[in-house]
Amino acid sequence: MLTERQKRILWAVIDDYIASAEPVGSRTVSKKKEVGVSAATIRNEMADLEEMGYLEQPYTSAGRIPSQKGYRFYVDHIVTPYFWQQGQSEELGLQDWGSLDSLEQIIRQTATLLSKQTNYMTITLGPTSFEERLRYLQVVPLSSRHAISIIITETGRVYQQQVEIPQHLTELQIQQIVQIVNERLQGQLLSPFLAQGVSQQLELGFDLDEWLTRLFHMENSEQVYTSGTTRILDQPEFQDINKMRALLDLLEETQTIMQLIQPTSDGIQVRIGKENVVASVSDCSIISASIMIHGEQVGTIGVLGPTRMNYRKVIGLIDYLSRDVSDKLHRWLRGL
Amino acid sequence: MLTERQKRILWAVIDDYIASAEPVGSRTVSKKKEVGVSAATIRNEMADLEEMGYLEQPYTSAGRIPSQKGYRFYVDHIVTPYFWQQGQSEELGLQDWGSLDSLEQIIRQTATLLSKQTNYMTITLGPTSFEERLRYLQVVPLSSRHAISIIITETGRVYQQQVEIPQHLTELQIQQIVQIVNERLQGQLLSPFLAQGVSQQLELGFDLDEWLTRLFHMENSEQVYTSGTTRILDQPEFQDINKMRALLDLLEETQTIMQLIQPTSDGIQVRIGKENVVASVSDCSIISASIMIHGEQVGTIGVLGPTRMNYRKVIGLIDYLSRDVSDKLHRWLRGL
DNA sequence: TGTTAGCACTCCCTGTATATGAGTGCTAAA
DNA sequence: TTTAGCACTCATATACAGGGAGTGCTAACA
Repeated sequence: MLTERQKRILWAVIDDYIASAEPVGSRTVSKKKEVGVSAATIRNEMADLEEMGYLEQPYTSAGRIPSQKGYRFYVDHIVTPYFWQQGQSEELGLQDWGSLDSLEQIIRQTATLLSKQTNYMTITLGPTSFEERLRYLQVVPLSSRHAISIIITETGRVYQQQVEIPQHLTELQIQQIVQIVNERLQGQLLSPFLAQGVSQQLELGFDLDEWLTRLFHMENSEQVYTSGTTRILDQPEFQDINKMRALLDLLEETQTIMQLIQPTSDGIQVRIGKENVVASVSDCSIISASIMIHGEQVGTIGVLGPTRMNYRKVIGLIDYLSRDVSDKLHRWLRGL
Repeated sequence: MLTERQKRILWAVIDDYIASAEPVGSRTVSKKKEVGVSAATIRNEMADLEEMGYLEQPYTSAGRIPSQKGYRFYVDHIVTPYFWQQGQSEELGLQDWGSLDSLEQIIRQTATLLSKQTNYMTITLGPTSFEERLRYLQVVPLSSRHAISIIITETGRVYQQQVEIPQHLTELQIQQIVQIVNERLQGQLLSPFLAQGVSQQLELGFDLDEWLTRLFHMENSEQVYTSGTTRILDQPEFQDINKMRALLDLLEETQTIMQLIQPTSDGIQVRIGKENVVASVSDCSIISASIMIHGEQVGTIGVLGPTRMNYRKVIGLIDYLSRDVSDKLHRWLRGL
């Protein structure tokens, strides 16, 4: 376990490194009044901290930089997230929600705000269709073999998809199916099992379950949206064109991105460096939180930046914004 | 006017510079057998070409690089675009269209192919809603004041938008409007004037024209899609992080992008360097062409790369692909 | 008159040597 | 246990020389 003084030194090193992006020397730390011992003492302590794995030295006789373990300790035991007051929305530049007209827009607006405030990259996941509830289904034939199926959910999102029409199915029968679905399944979760049983009720003589499942299974329903991509170029660690490139490549892989920012538990998730399994972000940190409505997760909002990230600010902001957005979405839904 | 020999020298310089990205010297040019004179002669000619503005010298005693005027002359009078045979689709790695299920996907697939083939960035514009024809309108109320309007076009695209419901309008009346629109306006162009006259037919006692116009005016209907963003990092001119950054920033400005690649005339458009008004692409070239169906423009496909671009290859490819895609879309629409 | 060989000159690039400075680890004294 | 002092390390900056690619000019040649 670390002594109180070691904690304070670790704290000072990390705070300084977050601000300067340069190795921190003993003299710099000794100048801060929270520590109050001489540079030589700090050198000894820093050597200990390095031995324990909380600090690293880029080369002999350079200052120290925090290791992944150091950041982890800092996040878990040292940092107190900045706390935003309820009334500070305007100060942050939050839009008047009245003018926004969909769940998606509200989430994106928040993402833009976040990236502007932090100068890191913001990633948001729109709602999964599985996590939403059916309001209205429509199937519009394009030809005798193809149709477009459209689903509107209770949150006002529209999913759309092209489907083939099974051989023996007439246009009239399709209308019947749509009618039955709209009458009986409204308000149900869009799970893969939603359509089970509808087929039998029609007594068509052939099985439609598989087709109906496809009607409701919207691919690409997970909308990944990123914002502030170029802002991250301000960070000195991304001056390296190859790192930059790896990151941009990553952005095109929707699946990976989703996996990266998806929180595995409630609350705020901080993943530091190699804790993110993907190699191209092994020196990045990702902080994310879920957006909840009625206890259900409707979206995720996350920030990606260098491990040398302003955790205090970002954790505080994400905490505040995720709750704020949940709140406002809730009110917006009731006001519809 | 340039002499035949000057043309050949300009040609050689540009071809070499396109391949090497480095200033081309007189010795290098004299080695090519198409020219066949000594280095000294070429030095004289190159000095003339520079005086006329076709070549530039980055610094005294360096080789020459083409100027914008040089590229323009090259494109207009020298280069013969590579001609792809009809049967070379497979060679290019063109997908079997059967598995693609929307106009959008077909265009995007082509964009990906283009950027893979050229190592430049590809930008496509999806169809404007104004240029499409109505197949089906639906309005789904979300509450007493809000609804979602959905338009499906003849090309199978779905546009969707949230609208407010005017005060005195009942749900029944909305259904009537939708019915009238679907009966009378099918196959019409989605122009802003589409809905004119519908209002009177209903004899509601108040004017709905403005609202109806909004129903059909889909914002963000111009889908901008980019592909191969990171590929452009292979080009030496984008090693500079600031240029890179300017380009990425540009990508987020949909309006500007549209303006940049929108062709002003039929056929293939080549815009070199400062001919693109936007500063961040003042050392890029953009080659674009429209995708036509039934004589109407349904999309645009363009390539953005350094002015030092392989014009021969790109012009040839865009020419081939834009016609090929138009063709295949046409067949695909008939087969629906 | 047009073409070419020869030559001095320019300017970039690279590698080497040197100086500077921030920071360390160790030792010994307080 | 803390601190001052000192020798040592290593990255970075600066200066400088040599090499090389390429030019412009001149004079000779066909």
